[in-house]
Amino acid sequence: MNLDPAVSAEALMIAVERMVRHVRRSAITGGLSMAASTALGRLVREGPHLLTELARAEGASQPNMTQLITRMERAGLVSRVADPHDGRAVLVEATDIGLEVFRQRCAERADAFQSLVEELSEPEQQAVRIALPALDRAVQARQARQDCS
Amino acid sequence: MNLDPAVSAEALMIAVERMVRHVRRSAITGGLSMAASTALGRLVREGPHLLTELARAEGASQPNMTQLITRMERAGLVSRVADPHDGRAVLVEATDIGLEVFRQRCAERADAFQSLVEELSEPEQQAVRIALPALDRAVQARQARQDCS
DNA sequence: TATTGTTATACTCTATAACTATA
DNA sequence: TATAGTTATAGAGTATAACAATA
Repeated sequence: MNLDPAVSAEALMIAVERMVRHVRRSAITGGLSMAASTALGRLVREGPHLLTELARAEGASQPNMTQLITRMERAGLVSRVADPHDGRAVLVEATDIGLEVFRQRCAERADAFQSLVEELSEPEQQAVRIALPALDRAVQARQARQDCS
Repeated sequence: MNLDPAVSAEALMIAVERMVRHVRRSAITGGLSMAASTALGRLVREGPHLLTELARAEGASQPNMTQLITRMERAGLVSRVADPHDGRAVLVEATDIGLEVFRQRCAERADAFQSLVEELSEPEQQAVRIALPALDRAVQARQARQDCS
């Protein structure tokens, strides 16, 4: 096995990107783009957001989010609700249809990933369960540090 | 640790997607989009392609690739060369500038990933080196089966 | 004056349909 | 006729700048 860090880092990233791409292509319900998919997921998991909050959380500009939400509203996935506490503000929330689409896509992605994992040996599966959460923790720690600096 | 497969598959995918997103944002040289970045990477790694071949390999339509290559040519990253064997065909190849941009971006991505991995414990790092190539092998085996069916 | 959101504008990315040129 | 590529057209996704309404 090649353990040279500088060489293997790029190879490992290419490997994991191919895997993510494969799984993403398996979630087809609703024909959502990545932008719509991640915004919908956030609204379902975290509840209604101000448009501004959602834009910041998704790393997008406010006009971008205005337009994305307009398209998603047209598709019936989300709805705009006036904020009772602030006349300027708009709360965005997932509709019942949006929730159902999200759940379906979650299931499709989980199936695709699970189906890959099941082809691995038991030690490899164990490595997956250790490696992926560990990398995610490192990413989140990194982002928490950036927010404070 | 939660080892229930159905529940953890989605959580593991979210984890790995966050990681990929983080690393992708670390590669900034040239200001390339994902489409341009992956096409350039293919041209550098695999050599010149017919426009049609490149479109198929990247999972894009021919007109899409025509336009992407036009933009990349304008940016100096690739060049169109007439195919000596077929008057209809156009060979696309990376320029010296494209090669240099690709190398720079590879280094940036590898640094970002390596920097994450270094925050992990040694057993976690070992799990990464086992898990990621194993998942990639499963993806490639899956795609090879699809090509034959 | 600062904040929330939209509109205007422009560029990239993507697709399908129609077209040109060559095999 | 089939293949390689482009052009035409349209819609999604993105950004910045300018604007409206509210706090």
